[in-house]
Amino acid sequence: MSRQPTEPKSARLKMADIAKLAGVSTSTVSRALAGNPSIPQALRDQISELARTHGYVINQSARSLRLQRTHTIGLIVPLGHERDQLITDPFFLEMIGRLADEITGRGYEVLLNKVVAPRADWLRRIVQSHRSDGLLIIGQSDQHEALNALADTYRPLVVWGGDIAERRYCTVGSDNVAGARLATQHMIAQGRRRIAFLGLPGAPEVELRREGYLQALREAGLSPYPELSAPAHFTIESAEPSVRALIDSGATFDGVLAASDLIAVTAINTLTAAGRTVPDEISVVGFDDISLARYSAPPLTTVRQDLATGARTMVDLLFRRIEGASTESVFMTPELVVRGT
Amino acid sequence: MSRQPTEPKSARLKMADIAKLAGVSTSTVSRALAGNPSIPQALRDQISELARTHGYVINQSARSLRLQRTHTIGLIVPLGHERDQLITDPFFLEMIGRLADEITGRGYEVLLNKVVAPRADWLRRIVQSHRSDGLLIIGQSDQHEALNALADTYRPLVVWGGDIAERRYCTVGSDNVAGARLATQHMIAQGRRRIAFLGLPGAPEVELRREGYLQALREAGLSPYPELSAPAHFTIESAEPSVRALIDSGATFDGVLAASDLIAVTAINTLTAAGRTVPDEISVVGFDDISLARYSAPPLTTVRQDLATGARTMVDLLFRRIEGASTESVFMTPELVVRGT
DNA sequence: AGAACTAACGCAATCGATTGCTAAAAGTTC
DNA sequence: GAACTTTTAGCAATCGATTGCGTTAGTTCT
Repeated sequence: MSRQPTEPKSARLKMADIAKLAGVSTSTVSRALAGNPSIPQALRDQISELARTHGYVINQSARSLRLQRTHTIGLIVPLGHERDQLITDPFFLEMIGRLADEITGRGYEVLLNKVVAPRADWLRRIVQSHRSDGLLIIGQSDQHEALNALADTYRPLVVWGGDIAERRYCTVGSDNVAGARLATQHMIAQGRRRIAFLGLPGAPEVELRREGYLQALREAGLSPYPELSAPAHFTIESAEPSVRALIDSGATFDGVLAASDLIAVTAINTLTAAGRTVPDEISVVGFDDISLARYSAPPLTTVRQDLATGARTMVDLLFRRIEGASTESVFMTPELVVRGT
Repeated sequence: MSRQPTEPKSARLKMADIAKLAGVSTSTVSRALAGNPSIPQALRDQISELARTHGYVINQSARSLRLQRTHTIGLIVPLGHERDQLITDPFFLEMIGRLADEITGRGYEVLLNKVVAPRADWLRRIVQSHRSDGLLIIGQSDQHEALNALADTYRPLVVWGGDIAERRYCTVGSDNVAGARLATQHMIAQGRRRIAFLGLPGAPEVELRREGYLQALREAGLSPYPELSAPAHFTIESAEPSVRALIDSGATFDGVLAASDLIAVTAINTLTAAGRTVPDEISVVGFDDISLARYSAPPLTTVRQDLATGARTMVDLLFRRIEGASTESVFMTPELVVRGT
């Protein structure tokens, strides 16, 4: 049968070992460690003490198998829309940090899962592997349909993203349309007339921000300029060529709405390097309000998303869903932070 | 015995179900899915296809229990030295992102574990819970002794941190002393004479950077100024009061070495708000070279740590240790990036 | 044809913890 | 002291996958 697997010297302690030491059965140890009142307090204390001094901790694989619960939340970053393999956008990183804080704060573990170029059944595979009790998805990427399909049969799922049509999964996010509209209106109010939009279509949130941008133009009686649109990715490296291409196209513009702060900062740098001045000649507004925005030169005007609240809300909703409740999606109203651009 | 646990309708598929469908035993299904050549190719394909169409995926809890392997790496962020509960420093976040990329790139899962105000036995508990096959610790925090104790009996462990005395665990990091020395020498070469150090003692990396700073002063024949030292934390919120206190103390200084970029940027802002000019009056140098450094105003001069290489090295070493090999620690030579401060 | 092999696959034990049922021990009541 | 209740704790099944050993059927050789 099975051979001695690993652990050469330092014996793996199991519950049976503690049971033997305490002179009771494993049932009793299990109940004692779980604080079950059918074991007298004195015995419970004695067993707990024994476990502590011997450094015994319950084996989580065995526990998860038996209980069909893992005490773990899966944190998933789908990168279907990005060629780049790395998690580099500070917004995503900060989101991961905050969600991890919220989850560990509730005593759960975090299983971090980056998914690049997903296969059709990737979500189901994650669910079926039974490694987590619930899933948080950071960004819809281009996986809207996969999420819809999953949501029909899998309840404990909350997605950070935009409010797009035909959405059947529970979502938390900002009102992207309103945010972009706000930003665009601000530039128009400053007298800008030819405003470019930087962002790679594909991710719903970018599409929605573009939608808000177009709305604001329309409301101001301005017609959108198809040539003033650059497919900037969400990484510094890939955004720069797009901005440069826009400059080189010879198109004239006096404002830029970027789909993210990272793109905005890249735009500022590229524009400045090309001899344009920000904000005198060209005004730039970002989206997210990552910490970088406050420190860029000049400080970036941007649309603020409240990540702290967003993360807390996501985790709240997820735990309610794990308990079987139904939950409504939540979209927060973003806020324009006017700084120097 | 055990009641119907969860899953009301959508049946949990198990290997036995696939076995029944295929008209074979679970042994055969297990071997087929594992690609075991003792099962004929045709049958293997047929079983795999059956599993795919029915959306069957191996239950990882059961697999881990049986194999005594979890196919998971634990990523641990100890926050013993910070009052703050949140993972906010961009350096840590970027480190998490890069490590996660490296680990998932090798087909392993990432279990993210933030540990605040650790109890004495926290590390052993994590190990004994058998949730991961190896541990990566991001930063020594104030847990040097705990790490030493663990390393004596637990092999698959790699720590990001500084090269401190009596260290028995495998470590990857920068030569913090050399980095800080370089930065300080640079400021001295620029004619700065009264250079302050900002950083909270407690974390070894900060101590080492302070050591390098003192070395450079000594080498230049300058005596250190005890009053020019502020215990800045690693978050924006807590670093600012320290800087302000330094300013308010009335001490004169013409240079600042910060223990991290976040502290440096905070210092610049606080100094500027107090009417001092950077770098004319006061020169500021940071440590880490996070992306923010490049975009701050003015762009931050800083000591660059190569995170990409660091993360890759850590994961490489860890996997070698998991396979039973012994490994040497690695300390990279940091590089001074001269920008505008 | 019979012996000697090999290929294919099933049996059943195992990983470690949980828990419904039940039995023994202890305590109450009349 | 009998009958009954309550307390305490063990038995054994269970979660789902893996794998050493053994069995059956099929080949090859003498």
